[in-house]
Amino acid sequence: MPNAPFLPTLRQLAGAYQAFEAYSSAHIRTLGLTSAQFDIVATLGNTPGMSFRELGEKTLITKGTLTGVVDRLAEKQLVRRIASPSDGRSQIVQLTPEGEALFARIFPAHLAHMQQAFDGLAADELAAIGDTLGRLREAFVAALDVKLAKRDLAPPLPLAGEG
Amino acid sequence: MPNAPFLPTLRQLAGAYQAFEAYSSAHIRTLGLTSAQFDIVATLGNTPGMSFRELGEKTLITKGTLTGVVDRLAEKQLVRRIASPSDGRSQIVQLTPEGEALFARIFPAHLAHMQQAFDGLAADELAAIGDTLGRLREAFVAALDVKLAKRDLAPPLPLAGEG
DNA sequence: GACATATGGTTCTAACTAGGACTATTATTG
DNA sequence: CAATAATAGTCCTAGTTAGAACCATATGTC
Repeated sequence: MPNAPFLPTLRQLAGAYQAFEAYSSAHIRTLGLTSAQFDIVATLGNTPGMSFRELGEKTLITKGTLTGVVDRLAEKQLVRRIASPSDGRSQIVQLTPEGEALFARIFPAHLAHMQQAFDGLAADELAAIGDTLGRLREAFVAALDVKLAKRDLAPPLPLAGEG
Repeated sequence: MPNAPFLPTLRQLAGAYQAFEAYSSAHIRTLGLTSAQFDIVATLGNTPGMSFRELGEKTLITKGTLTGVVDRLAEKQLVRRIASPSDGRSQIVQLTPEGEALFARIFPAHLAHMQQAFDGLAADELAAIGDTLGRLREAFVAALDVKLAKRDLAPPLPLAGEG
């Protein structure tokens, strides 16, 4: 009946994401962190630290949210902020020794946990799924860009891609 | 380096979902609703109403969250609660006339908005994506079931599937 | 019918979430 | 070098989110 053939696809997308989140976060909670906090620790692991901007890009957490998540991790002494030597506006977030120890302990454990969910999926299937999701994402990004360009009456620098 | 070939796939999943949410919710906000509220209104549209339980299952919103979302929609006079005639514990949520009018106005508009994101994707590709996502979701659900069964030392009725 | 157990919603808490206003700093432009 | 615009984070607000404790009602068992 619905002349919107994409609706089932969207439902599947939401369902798959929810199932992933449920499976992943149930484990992360037993480790004493939230999903967002784990995401930050995992991203900072084995790095010298990075700015809020970069951290936000990698974790898909927006800056307003990021401030709070980093605050809570700092309270737990897992990360610290240091001033950027090159940019007076910027802060570098990095793991403390405690944070690194935690990372070393829980990151492999969580990978092992996640691996179990993928045991039933073949490698080529995995690649196909990733490919598929990439196209889906690009469709949304492209559509959003069109909207923003129309709204601002000036496209977001279509000549200079950013990454 | 990472001996975890599923990590890129997970990143794609999160990225695709985020891009969808960003594209969808930016439009919904211009209509005066949040994503969760729109989800409820869209689910109740063209129905006589349904219980919290059913509404939660369809929208993937857990009951604790649902109470608050429905509260806010009720404040806006878009939905109402009525007692279930058959179950004294249960409440039926249904659209008010204002809610139905809103649904009639914004649901087609939002479908049209979403359709634009899918203009670049062929029908068979759409189906393939849905298929793929379905398998992914099932992998997580199955893995979570295994965990829960192990934890409780009693499987959740493996003989009687629930759907 | 009493009792144990399950289910439907609400409430509470802690946290995440996006968006927008705001401040400080940097880059850009004349 | 002064004025302007852009960027990095913070703060604020309203809302979503999950989970757990809780209450009322149903259901199953004896």
